[in-house]
Amino acid sequence: MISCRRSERNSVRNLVKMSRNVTSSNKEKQTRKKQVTKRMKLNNNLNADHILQSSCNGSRTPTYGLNRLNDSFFDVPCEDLAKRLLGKILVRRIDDGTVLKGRVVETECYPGGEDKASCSYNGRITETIKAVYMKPGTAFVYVTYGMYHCINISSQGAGAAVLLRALEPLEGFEFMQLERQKRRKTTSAAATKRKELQVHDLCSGPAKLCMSFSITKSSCNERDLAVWDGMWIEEDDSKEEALHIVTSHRIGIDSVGTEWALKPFRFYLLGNSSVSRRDEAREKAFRE
DNA sequence: CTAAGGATTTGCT
DNA sequence: GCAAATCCTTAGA
Repeated sequence: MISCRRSERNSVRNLVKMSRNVTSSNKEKQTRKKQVTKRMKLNNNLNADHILQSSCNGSRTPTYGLNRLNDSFFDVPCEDLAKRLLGKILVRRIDDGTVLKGRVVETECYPGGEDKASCSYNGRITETIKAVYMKPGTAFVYVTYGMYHCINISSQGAGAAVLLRALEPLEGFEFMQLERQKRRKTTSAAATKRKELQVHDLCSGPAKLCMSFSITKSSCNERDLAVWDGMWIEEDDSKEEALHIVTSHRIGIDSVGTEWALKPFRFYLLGNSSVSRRDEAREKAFRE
């Protein structure tokens, strides 16, 4: 008898629970629907020409980075920008005064338009990606896999940009090391065995370099690298030797199909240990 | 060394 | 509801 009553009570309880769940999930659905329509309205109003024009206004003289590369450096087709960025120095100035430097050693170009791997494929424009339509030299930072950031630099051409894939750290190793440790997984077994990262592992990937350089969507997206005091690109005056550039295919975009995944849109400096992924075949062909 | 699986949020179809 | 421009750890060769 008792158990019967108890089970009755439980089933009632479950029903209440369920109905609560149903109503709350309906509410959630409605809110989500509203958010989606709102977002779509915003996105529908976006226009490439307008975004470009309005992002060209408001230029000013930077206080920091007086040796920085200016507008004309960025205002070239994305394939050219991807190549000319190699060997240049990315400088980041954190608000507390910390300065980080790294030589660009690996890039990828995302021209937009026909390219299925580009977020701006087929002229798509949304609030989150509108930085790629902004003035050449604008930083486009987005969240990937729910937990990492990647940084692109807008180039000439609507929706075209260059992804920074790897840097060779030059200055600020300790800061980078700390930023990387923050994000590392903390299972107790691994934590005890944990070692300091090698310098060449600090920025050897698009999300790694964003962690090391403290680059996030909120801090860096839509910033103009030609004038912003937080980040810029400089010429590297220390090296006079010619750069050996290896051309390969882009990484992590297999799902778009072989035609676009195999395009020779990734460029890196031969023999640099900070490169995220080497292409042995292309390197061999390069030497011959 | 390579391979596999988990983490985890966002925005679109 | 699902895919995503990645990284980290663990397991096994």
